[in-house]
Amino acid sequence: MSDWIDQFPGLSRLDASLRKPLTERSRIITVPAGTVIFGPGKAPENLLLLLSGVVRVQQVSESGREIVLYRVHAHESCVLTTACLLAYEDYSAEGIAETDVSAAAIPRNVFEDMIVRSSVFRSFVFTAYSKRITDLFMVIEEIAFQRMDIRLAQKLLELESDTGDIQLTHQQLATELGTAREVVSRQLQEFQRRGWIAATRGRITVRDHGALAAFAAA
Amino acid sequence: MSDWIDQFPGLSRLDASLRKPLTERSRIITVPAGTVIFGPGKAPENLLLLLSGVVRVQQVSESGREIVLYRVHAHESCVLTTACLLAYEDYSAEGIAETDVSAAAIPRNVFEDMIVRSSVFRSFVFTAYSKRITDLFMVIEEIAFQRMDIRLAQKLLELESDTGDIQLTHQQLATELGTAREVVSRQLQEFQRRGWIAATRGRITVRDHGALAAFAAA
DNA sequence: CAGCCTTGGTGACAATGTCACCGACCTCAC
DNA sequence: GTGAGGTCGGTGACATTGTCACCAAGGCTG
Repeated sequence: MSDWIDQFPGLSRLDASLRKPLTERSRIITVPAGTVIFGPGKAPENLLLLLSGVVRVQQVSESGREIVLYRVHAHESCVLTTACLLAYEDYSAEGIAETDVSAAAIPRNVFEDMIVRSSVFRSFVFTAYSKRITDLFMVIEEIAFQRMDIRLAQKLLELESDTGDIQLTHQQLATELGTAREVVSRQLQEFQRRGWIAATRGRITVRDHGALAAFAAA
Repeated sequence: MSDWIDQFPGLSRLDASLRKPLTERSRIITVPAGTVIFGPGKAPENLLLLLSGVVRVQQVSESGREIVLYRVHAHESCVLTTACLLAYEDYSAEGIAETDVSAAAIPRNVFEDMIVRSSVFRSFVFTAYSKRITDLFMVIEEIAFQRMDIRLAQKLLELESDTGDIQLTHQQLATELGTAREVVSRQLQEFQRRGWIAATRGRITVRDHGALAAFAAA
């Protein structure tokens, strides 16, 4: 597993002379699905580069409501967490392994070293920042300005499998959107009434992708 | 004006040998109040370090509603903008000079050079990132989970001058909070009914700071 | 003064969030 | 099997927030 570097598009042009030190000074870690990778009071020591699996980053309110901020997929990095632990301890976002996850863990001093020595690595890091921050801007845009029925339709289209199935509870969908379960239930009933979806306990099936897409684009 | 460096707490420990190149390769710019410093289709060439004035960063929706994301004050930097222009062109945030602004403009190549050569500068940049990202997390937390009356009370306390005055229209307050003018008007009437504030055209005066603060903390 | 823009007030209504409660379904131990 | 207990989703009532249309008062300029 010494050549995980080539799995990251942004790192493929990394100088040959820097590859060995990077892999040797990093560790490959694996964590099972459900693990809280970082969260309030639990800052990560390392920059994580995901080799496989998915990490969900979400925020939890005092009252218990939750909202998904973004996901880190295989061949992406958890850059924001490194930034955030620098200055502020009391931030309420947490990262959870949605699946079994394996990742390359780069210690802080190695991270610093790579930043200094490689423009390719710098570009990789700043591009990753850029993507995450843009994601956050989009989340703000959506929760502040977009109607909930539109957002739900978009989310269903985003989450449906090849067969049109979505295996999530209403509560999980509510967390995706930062709203309450009842709101999701009511909207899903309306979609069902229009024949766009079918719902059973813990599963939703998209029946009319086109109509849903047209609605989501409005 | 060659020693603006010491105005930035995070840069005061910068190596003496790096100060001269930094100031010589940067420019001091000034822009009048109201200038759009960056926005959709207008990416900044430089990293800006604010010497004086305030820059407001906000997002505008298709429908015309707006929300203030954060402000950059004197002796802070506009780091997020540098990050964002790297990867995504189509981001909808914009930065506006709220007052006359003067800033040190650091060209991209000088920025890179400083990142490589100075751990103090690296730390300055990453700490600035951290603060901004935390700000964004807080914005998300508030618009997703906090009641509007609480948020308005907090905003009034944040904006009031020594005398308790706030010179903003209801529409401007609505933009601060990402809501509609009517909502602000109604809440302000309620605060007024309770004797916490007095309002005239374009001006609000806090009459009972304690009560407002108690309400905002709930 | 008349025209015109800005500011804010209002009522009606729609959309969303909250609360309390209920029944259907699932799993597991017995 | 059967019952207990938890999860999941449905429902009605209500509060809060957003939207729309419209109006009135204040202020500015010709």
